[in-house]
Amino acid sequence: MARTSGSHSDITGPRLRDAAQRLFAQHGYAAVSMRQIAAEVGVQAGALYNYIPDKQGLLFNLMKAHLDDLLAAWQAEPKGETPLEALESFTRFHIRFHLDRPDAVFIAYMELRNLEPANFAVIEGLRKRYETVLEDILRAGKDAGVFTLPDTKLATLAVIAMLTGVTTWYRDTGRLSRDRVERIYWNMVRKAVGA
Amino acid sequence: MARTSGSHSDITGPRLRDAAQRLFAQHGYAAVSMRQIAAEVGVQAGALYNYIPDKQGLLFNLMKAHLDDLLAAWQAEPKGETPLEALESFTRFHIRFHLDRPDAVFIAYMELRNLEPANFAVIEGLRKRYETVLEDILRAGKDAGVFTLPDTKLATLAVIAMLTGVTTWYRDTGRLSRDRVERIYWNMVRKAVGA
DNA sequence: GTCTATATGTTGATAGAC
DNA sequence: GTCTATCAACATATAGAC
Repeated sequence: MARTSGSHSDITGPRLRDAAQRLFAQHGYAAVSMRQIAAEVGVQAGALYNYIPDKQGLLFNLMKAHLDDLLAAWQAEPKGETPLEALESFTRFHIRFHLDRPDAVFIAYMELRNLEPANFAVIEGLRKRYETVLEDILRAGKDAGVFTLPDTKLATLAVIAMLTGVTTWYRDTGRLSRDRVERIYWNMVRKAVGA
Repeated sequence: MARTSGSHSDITGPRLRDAAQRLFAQHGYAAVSMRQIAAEVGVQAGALYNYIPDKQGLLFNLMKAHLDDLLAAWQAEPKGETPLEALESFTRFHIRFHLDRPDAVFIAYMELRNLEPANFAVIEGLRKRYETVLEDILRAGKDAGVFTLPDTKLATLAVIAMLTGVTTWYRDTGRLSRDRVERIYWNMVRKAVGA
């Protein structure tokens, strides 16, 4: 117990981010006040500014952390050796990763318009890097003759939209397990790319 | 010219809805003030309340009008005779209708969380009715043995998510015409359902 | 039907005591 | 590091003159 009473910097910071992420996802960035976040954390509004520059910086940090996580997690993922294996790996990874972080995903897709231009450019760049991951897989498969794609770019966007849509309806208490959902979507993706 | 000077009820109402739709889509419901909408219309904020009960009622009316339009337009659409023809008709209709109304679509998907519970229930009911349109087509095709679907419900959600995603990237000035986009997506949908 | 004026509350952010 | 107190700006909505 060497810590000074009232010193919570090591715990208040993460709690602030957790609370903001939950509230932003539920009500939207613009609809949530700093006072609401502070109340959730259990401090006064003024105290939040010891951890963040301002509300915009808080939103940006949440979104950037999420996309950094996403790209790092894909780097650490076993990708298989053929384009077909890589596509199955990506499909399952995308569903699993997104279902594990519903709030962060929601914010990353819904609050783009509330980012200041400079912040938006950073986030958009990271999002495109992730998009390129799938595009490269699809192009490799098309070039190898194992995928039949009318348009590689559109197929990339179509597959990501289809997979991300899972987060809008999936519930842990629902009819299907995550593994079952992964397998059903993989079945549809595989057919959609003509493999 | 029998109209009294200052009487604009027949034009201010639609202009109000147009302005609100544009601003809500661009900045989000919570981030847009009644003053901003009034300024766009060219009246004072107080005058808006001659046309709407309150801000929430304005949002609800916009979303309900959009979904009523959507369901009515599908009713008026030629649907073909076989499940395969119906699915192609739905695919093309969905893309066309959504690309024609980017702002209304954006609001319908993004502002659900800003609806009061009673309003949300109405909108959600209409949305599900539209979902059922596709689900019925897919089930008919599966029963007829022309579609191969691992799960009809998930296929419904997957196809709608994939098609609606078009609105996030399509630009009239882009590489592909609308008809070309419709055909490329129809190609992917057809393969995804195993037809 | 629109205006001005206003009631009433909330917002993001800061200053300074402890 | 957190608190209280505070600021200036902004919010939604209404009342009453014209």
